[in-house]
Amino acid sequence: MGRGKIAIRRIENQTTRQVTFSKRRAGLLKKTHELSVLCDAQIGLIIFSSTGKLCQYCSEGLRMEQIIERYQKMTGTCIPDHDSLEQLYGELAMLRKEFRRLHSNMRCYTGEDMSSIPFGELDAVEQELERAVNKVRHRKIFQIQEHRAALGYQQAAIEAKPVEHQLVLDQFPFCGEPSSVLQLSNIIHQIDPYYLQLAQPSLQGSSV
Amino acid sequence: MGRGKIAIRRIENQTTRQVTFSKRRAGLLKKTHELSVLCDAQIGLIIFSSTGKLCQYCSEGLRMEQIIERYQKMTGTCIPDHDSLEQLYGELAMLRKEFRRLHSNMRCYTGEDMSSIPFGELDAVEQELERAVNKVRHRKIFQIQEHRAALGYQQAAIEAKPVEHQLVLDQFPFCGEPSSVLQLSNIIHQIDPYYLQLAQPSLQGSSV
DNA sequence: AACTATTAATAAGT
DNA sequence: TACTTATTAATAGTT
Repeated sequence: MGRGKIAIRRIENQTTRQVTFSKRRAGLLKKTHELSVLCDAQIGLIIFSSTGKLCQYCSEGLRMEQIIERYQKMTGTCIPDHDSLEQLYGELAMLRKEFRRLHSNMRCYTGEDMSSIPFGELDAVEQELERAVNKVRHRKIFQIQEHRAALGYQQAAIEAKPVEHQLVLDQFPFCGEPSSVLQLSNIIHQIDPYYLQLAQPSLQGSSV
Repeated sequence: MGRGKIAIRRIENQTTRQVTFSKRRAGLLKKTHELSVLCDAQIGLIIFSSTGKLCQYCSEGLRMEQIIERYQKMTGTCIPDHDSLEQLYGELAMLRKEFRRLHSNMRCYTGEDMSSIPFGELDAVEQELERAVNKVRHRKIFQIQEHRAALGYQQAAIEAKPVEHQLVLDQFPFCGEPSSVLQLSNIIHQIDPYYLQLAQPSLQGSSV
């Protein structure tokens, strides 16, 4: 159709190629639209010219995204829709933020980095840490009791009650560098020989 | 082109519509291919018939995925390819896991829940907490020094050096419940009247 | 699916 | 890029 027939191969003359592209592109868009309307078809057409310019057609009432989504669902290329992707990004951002916050808090508690604690809040942190230490001590006593009971050393349990433990422990406060601290664990070892029979500690969970 | 002209609107007769669809679809595919070859364009064409059947064309040497990817990059519609989606899911899973771990650790450190600490590891936790308390104390002294210097109380700084602070503090260990603890802050208040002039503590960051 | 009268698309020229 | 036109291609309706 034209003044002569042409072979379907790349047009070497750049000017001719660009002119032909413009004409045929218009024709293709028209034909695409006609097919879509006449036959009630959903069509997506994406054209990248040789110079990289984008041109597209999409059936009325649809966005290209919807066509692509339907295509991907049908061909099995599972790519989530925009909404669930937004959700995903949202959760990711939230987790990253919470992670940073928790991590920062953690560093305060382990004493690794306290530079982020404003002046005047150190007291509160100190009190929380003191409370935590006390809870650990109580927990220790509780665990020792439990294990003793499990091992059936009833007599030993009677001889060293938790209340007595606490009274003894209160007389051995810690202060100063860890290396020079009179360790609570040592005291317990002395008081309770059954402690030594218990399972070896694993390092899992103790590192931060 | 045909025995008569037709209006571009949906063909009501289903048989006619399907026949027309087949004919025009073939024509469209041919035209698409010709444009692609003649003008060196990259084209992706997706057609869903009214019955839901999929038909597609893609320029030679390309997969539809590549066309779609290029389209999305150009239009900014970020629907990630499969690989980056996998990465995203991977990071999400990692963050969730790390979050749980950190949170659990945090609860140990604040004494909120120590049931997850295995027997034998309480010593390690206790030591870490003790070390943290000491760091907090040192940090306090450091902050007080800094503030004093900033306020220009040179004389006061000379009278109460950090080393002296530490020596005094070492004589006031804490032990027992927080409410009955002789607070380090109280000691500092007594030693350093300039402490009172410093900014009010905010509560931000102290909650866990 | 094949046929064909008719319309539509377009290559080359301006 | 737009218009013109000779020529080819597409296709609507028919068989």
